[in-house]
Amino acid sequence: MQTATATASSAGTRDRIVTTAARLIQRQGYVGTGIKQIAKEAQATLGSVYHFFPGGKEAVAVAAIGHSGAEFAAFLREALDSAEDPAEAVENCAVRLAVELRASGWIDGCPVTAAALETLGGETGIQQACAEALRDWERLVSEKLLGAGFAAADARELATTVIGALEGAEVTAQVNHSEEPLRMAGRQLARLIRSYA
Amino acid sequence: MQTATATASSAGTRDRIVTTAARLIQRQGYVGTGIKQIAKEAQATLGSVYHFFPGGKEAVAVAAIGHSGAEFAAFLREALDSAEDPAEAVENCAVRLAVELRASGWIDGCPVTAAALETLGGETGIQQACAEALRDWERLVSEKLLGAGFAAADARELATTVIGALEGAEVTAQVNHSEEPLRMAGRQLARLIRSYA
DNA sequence: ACACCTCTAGAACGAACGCTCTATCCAGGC
DNA sequence: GCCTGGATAGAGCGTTCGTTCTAGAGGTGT
Repeated sequence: MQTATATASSAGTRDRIVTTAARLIQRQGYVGTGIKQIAKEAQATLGSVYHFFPGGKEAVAVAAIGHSGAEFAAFLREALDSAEDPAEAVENCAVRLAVELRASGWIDGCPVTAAALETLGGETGIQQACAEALRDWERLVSEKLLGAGFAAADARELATTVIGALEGAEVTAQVNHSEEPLRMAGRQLARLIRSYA
Repeated sequence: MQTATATASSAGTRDRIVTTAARLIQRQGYVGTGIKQIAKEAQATLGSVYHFFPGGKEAVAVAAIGHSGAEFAAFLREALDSAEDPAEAVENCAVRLAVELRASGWIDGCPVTAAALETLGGETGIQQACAEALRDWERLVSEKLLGAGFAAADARELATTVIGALEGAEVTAQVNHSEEPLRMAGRQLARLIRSYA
């Protein structure tokens, strides 16, 4: 265990490293983000980074992806609570994503997709962290549908489709610098969900 | 212009560089793929690569993404022709993607997504090549829908949604080492398309 | 006062990066 | 025969990569 001050100071530095790494990986990918860049922008030194993460770059990335995953889960939870009707809630979610994406200058996309795609060959730790994040998000959508009376099988299949479609639409929106792909996906997903009523 | 033999020999090497780069970028991303690795695996030398692509790494990548985009367009065209009904055709497309993905050991995913996400900050040439590829694919789906009597606005919105959903589902399938996300997306997209009938 | 431990600090290492450069090879034109 | 220019070949440039290492700062327990 640690004393109060030690906890505060170390958690501070560690936290800065994780959040900075999360933002950089989201924007530049895993390979494109260097350990030294993370340390510099987090206002930490290389020594500190390797002190908190003896596993090196991959360990930092795993923690960062976990952080991003939880952050997006919170966003998703709130967006899904914005409406009683799951179809409307999903569409709201897409619209909010579109607005946030534009506000970031089209660079803050899905926090796990880039890292996942780059590391498919090896780096199983990172891939596992990405898989867990995706599962979490699907679970949130699935629970929303179950709460609205959907059958279990339908909810599961719809949830996977919704998360996948939002991911793909976000990439399309980023590449085209346009909110439209996300807004379209939102509308169509809402229509799909309503088709079960 | 070039003589017949010169064309054959130079196109051979140039072609090998492009196809090799396309495969490597698809699997490792743009940043994760080195010029020397491309040259080595294409059985070319560094001199040849810079001879054919004075623009360096980015120029090679733009050509590679163009190649991958056209290749996937051909795949898409054929898959969409597998059934008269557009809903059935899209579902077939998802299933074929799932089968091919498994066969590749889950590593040969969407050929442009990874490169697009890594280079969102700069490298506008690469981003443009990705945007063009996506537009091409959407156009193919849209034309299939128009041929089945869909309204222009519906066809456009559905096409964007279909391509986006397939992309996202493919990433999910890769991360989870499972065909299910793609098969689910195929079923749901078919249902969505049929809801317009 | 002293030892101890967490955390910070950054120099240094070998490897790999993208790219430039010179040298060589070889077919076609004169 | 010689010259020209496309194509091949790879050594070497400066830089950055991830990682390791030693040194010291600052606080706590005895």
